[in-house]
Amino acid sequence: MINRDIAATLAKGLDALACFEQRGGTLTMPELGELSGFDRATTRRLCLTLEHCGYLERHGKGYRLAPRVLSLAGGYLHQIEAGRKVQPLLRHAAETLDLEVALATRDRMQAVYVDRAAPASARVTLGLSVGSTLPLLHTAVGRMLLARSAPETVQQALEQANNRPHTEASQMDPDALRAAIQTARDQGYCLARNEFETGAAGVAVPVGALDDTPFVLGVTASVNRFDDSTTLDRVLDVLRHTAISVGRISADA
Amino acid sequence: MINRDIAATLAKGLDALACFEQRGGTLTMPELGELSGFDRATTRRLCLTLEHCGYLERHGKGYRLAPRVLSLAGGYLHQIEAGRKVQPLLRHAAETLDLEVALATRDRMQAVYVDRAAPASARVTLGLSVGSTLPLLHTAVGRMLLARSAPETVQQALEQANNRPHTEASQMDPDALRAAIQTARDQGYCLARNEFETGAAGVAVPVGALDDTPFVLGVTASVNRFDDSTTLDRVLDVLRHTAISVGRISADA
DNA sequence: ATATTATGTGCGAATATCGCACGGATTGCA
DNA sequence: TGCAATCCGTGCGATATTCGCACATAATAT
Repeated sequence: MINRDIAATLAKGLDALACFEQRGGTLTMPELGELSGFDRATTRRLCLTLEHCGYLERHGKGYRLAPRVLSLAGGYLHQIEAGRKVQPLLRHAAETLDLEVALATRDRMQAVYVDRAAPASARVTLGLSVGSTLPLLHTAVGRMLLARSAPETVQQALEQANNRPHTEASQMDPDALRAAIQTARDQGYCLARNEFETGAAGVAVPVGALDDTPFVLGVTASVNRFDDSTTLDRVLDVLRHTAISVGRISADA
Repeated sequence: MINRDIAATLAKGLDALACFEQRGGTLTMPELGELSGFDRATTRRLCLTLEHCGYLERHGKGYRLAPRVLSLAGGYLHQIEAGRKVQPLLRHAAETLDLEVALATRDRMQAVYVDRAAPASARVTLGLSVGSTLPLLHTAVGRMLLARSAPETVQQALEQANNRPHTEASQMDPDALRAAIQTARDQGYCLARNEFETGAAGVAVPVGALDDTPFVLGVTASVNRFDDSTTLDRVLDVLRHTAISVGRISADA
């Protein structure tokens, strides 16, 4: 390792963990070795250590993520007071709008749900929960996050190797994407239709307090839900109102 | 390190992470050094590495958990299909019972919420969300989990150094606790009142599929809610029904 | 102004890690 | 059943990494 400030073994272990995150499910040691590129013996020691520390558990022949990672996430959620303060606000917004509402932030080159609430009437759920990740380029929350991120981040997002269309409607032109992000920044909200899931649309607004890391609030619905500008205005109104309240929480953290 | 199968540096780094989980919030390097017992230089390198890998982020002078841990938890939740399959079942149960319903499992010596749902009418929320941890000894879910765990685990739970009463009603006698756990095992459910939060009571039932790690389903309500045996029976009925459905999911994973 | 505490850096000694090579166990296939 | 192909555990020497001190600087409190 060139940099003496980075503990190589720790970094490797964390990379190994990340392999389980991407390919959710069980991985055998040979599979993990292949994915991570580590020697078989190294892979073995990393797995044993991660198991010892509770982050992995054996499942049949292989390993998979253990509940330990949930507790860790719980620590994060606790620190931003997700359970006690954010959740009620999201619930209220969800009931008021009769839409699924989520608080999201950015984890590297993905959007990640921090908390969410669905109205009681929710018929169809997208299956997104706390910790679910979404692409930055083709979702409303993702673009709104990029709109609040540093230019380098936007650049990186556009240049990513694994950028691929999710639907036929997914915008793939870098200039158009950059424009969409700029529009989101200018008008203070982002609307995306059909680009991630055909038939679905999302709206996102920024959350007040810019706690170094940007947060956004988003809703998801069937694609025609936001066609009417009166409806859109109402959604934006409630979202922005909620965003201010949410922002007030993380401000004094 | 005595054991050549455990990568010491990785273990240290994970221990450092765990420090942030317990003392949710921001930790400065000296504080972390104190907590973890590592040398200042070591602490520094671990922090830099964890930051480099995205698990920690700077906040003012110190470090705190980064959204990265959420994505990791997302991987776990995805693997048990929490979002798509479990959530709807919990929602339905919550609405039917008009109670907060949670799926929990055990992470070392704590119960941890895997998923939860609250009815639309929820007035008071306990502030527990995905990843929230609860004590094993003084909650219904905790005792039900212990009832399904190995005897050594129960023993460890009883012998823990940091066992302390959470309310005046918290049962602290090891024999009585052991009896309560045995009762839970025998009757297939667990009821606990006032032992964790004064004024609150919980009911828990085991989840069908014993996927090596035990899962339980629990509800929480104000303490008098389960006094009436008819009500309790109805709650148990719905919970057990839900438990079977949930068990069917993780069975084929 | 001075004491105290936090932070950054360099380096030699100590040692943990790497990766190979070997043997045994398990699995799949003919 | 026998054979082939993996998979898994272990030992060990060479190497690279980590440790922890010591020094220097910066920030903060007294």
